[in-house]
Amino acid sequence: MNEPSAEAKRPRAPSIRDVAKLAGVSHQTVSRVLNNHPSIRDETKARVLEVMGELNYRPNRAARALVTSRSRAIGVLTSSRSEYGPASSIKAIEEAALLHGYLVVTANADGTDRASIARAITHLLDQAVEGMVVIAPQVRVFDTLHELNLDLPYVTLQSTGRQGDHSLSVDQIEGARLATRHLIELGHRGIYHLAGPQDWVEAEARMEGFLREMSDQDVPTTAPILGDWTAEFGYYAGLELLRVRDFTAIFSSNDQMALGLIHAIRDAGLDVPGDISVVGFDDIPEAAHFWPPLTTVRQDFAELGRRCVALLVSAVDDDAPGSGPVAESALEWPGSLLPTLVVRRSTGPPPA
Amino acid sequence: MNEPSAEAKRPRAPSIRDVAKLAGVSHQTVSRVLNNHPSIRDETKARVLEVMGELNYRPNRAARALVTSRSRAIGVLTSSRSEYGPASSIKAIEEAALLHGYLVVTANADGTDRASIARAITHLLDQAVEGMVVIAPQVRVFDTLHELNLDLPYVTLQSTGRQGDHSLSVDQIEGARLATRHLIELGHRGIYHLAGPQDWVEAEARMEGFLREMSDQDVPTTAPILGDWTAEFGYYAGLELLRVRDFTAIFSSNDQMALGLIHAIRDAGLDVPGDISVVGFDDIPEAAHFWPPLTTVRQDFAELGRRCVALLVSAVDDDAPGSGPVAESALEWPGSLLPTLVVRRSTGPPPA
DNA sequence: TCACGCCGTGTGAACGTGCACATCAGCACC
DNA sequence: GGTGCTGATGTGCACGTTCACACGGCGTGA
Repeated sequence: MNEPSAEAKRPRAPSIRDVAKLAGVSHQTVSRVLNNHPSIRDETKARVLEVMGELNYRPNRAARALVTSRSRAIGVLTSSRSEYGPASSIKAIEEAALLHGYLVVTANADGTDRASIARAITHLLDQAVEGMVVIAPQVRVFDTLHELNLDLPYVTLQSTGRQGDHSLSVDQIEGARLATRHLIELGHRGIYHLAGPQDWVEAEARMEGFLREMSDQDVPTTAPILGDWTAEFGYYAGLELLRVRDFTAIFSSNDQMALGLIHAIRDAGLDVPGDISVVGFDDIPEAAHFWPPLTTVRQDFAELGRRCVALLVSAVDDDAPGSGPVAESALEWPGSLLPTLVVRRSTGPPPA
Repeated sequence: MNEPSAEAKRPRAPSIRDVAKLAGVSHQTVSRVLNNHPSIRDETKARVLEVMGELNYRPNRAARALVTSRSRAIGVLTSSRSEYGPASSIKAIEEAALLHGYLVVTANADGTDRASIARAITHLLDQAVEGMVVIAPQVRVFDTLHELNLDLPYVTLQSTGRQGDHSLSVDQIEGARLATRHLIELGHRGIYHLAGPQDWVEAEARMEGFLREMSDQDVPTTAPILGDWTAEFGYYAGLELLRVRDFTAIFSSNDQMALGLIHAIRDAGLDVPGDISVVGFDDIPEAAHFWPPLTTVRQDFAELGRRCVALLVSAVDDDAPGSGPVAESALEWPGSLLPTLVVRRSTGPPPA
């Protein structure tokens, strides 16, 4: 009744050999066309290309990776990737990587614990990534990275300030100084700093910038408050701070916390910037429409991502595959980008 | 003087055969341990495992993919991925995929043009993804997807309202109705809707929800304004709208535009919600700290991402690999999640 | 005219893994 | 005590690609 039906199996995709047969050449010739080898007659090449189109042929990445032992994948080690900054960088990284012919694999290391970080790294290693971009900015991530001392080039998106680590970053210290100087120049003397979590590299750098600028300008410093980046925290920190009103300005380590601060200040019946000035950091797209529009420090996340990829790819593509942090010396641009201060309406002179 | 140095080549990573040799078994036994095949003596297994640890062996994904012709990768087709909603979903998707043993590859299709969309899809196809999650919510993406009619299961993160498309989504229409009803119940009659770009699936659904609720409640409707999701646009749209003050409430299709609207309303010397009420959509983390805290519609992006992956994986893992939109009938949960209205302080009764 | 080199192409063997099949020992069953 | 089944393991090949090498033809210089 029913025929043997030997076609039950899912058909495999056309291979280089199928193309070869149909084009009347050897599989090797097809391979050469694929990698556009110089010595191939145009005529042959055209024919092969045509057959490829006909068969809807796609090179099999796995097979290629197997024989060349090159995965053409780079890993991104990240945390808090749904936030504006990291998200922008990741997007730029992927686009740049694609342009260079690389694939991006990301791994989350949100957990503060070493195990979760190690797990994320393992995931990347399992994908045989050829290099890594580290966006996860917690100090602990770098510790773990060092411990594992893996045989892999990597670039970090923020300066760790550590010898041997390789970073390309927006100069956070300079950004914080810019913000602080702005407040001092407006006449403020009682200035608080609402910092990010202590174990974040950026938070630390911004705090350092704040402290340095204050001391350079001989303004007495108060101890920074350690926050968690959220607007929620900014709000409660603000409420707490306002119980003793010994300040006229606050420099917040990011825009979200600044938003919470402003919220708290207004809840206390005070005005921004009439009574208290607030400066943020990052310049998220919403910052211009906060009430009042937020004075903040802008950094170019996307550009950073692009440069990271360029740097990493140049290291990986080199035939001498060194491991560990990537040396940037060969490249023409400086290791860090300069942030800019965007003055809007959340800052003004202190009340008389 | 110098020895021949036959070791110039980069050494290859240890293979299944290296492990086998050292453990005194055949490579096949090692393979079985890897795929934990039932009939292996515990003793043998332990020995193999130990040797693996010693050699720091990692299975070669490329080789496995080659022989099984399974890439264990799923693609995410996305646009505007640095925004809060998509970013949250992507993060959840990656985590869920990892849990199921899948790798995530993302591709951006920001361009409105068909070419850029096709390019993104091609990129995913080149990676031999076994299925796709579509987050890129433009109508055109779905058109292109249909045109290509590729042999690949996919799930969409938003209801396209189209027969045959497969979606798992937050019920946008219901969310919009919730927001609109809230305003009507407060007593508003002059209500505007600031919509998203017309070619976005969600924007369309929210608009429809708004219109339906208005008509169901017999409130005369004004034509929605078409925006672009940005706070910037909300601001200018607000300024424009305020030149004729024939309304007391606005329902914005997302939180960012609502922020811009509030900014404009305040610039015009009016109060929110005293003079005009504003409702947003999404409940981004900052919304609770806007001034005033924003009444908005919350949707669970992460849960959506997780469910998409579960759905897709169940389709892909099935031995009968159907193509095209994934049928969800086998699963226990409903196709859409319900959004909730979060009432804060940007809405109130209309001025007397 | 012969040796040599270069261009265009073909041949066969890897790469690391899984699959189909074979093998062998041990045990139960009649 | 043979037969058949099951558990634990081994053998060889296939997957799609690149690499090393080989080969014929043609041009060139001595």
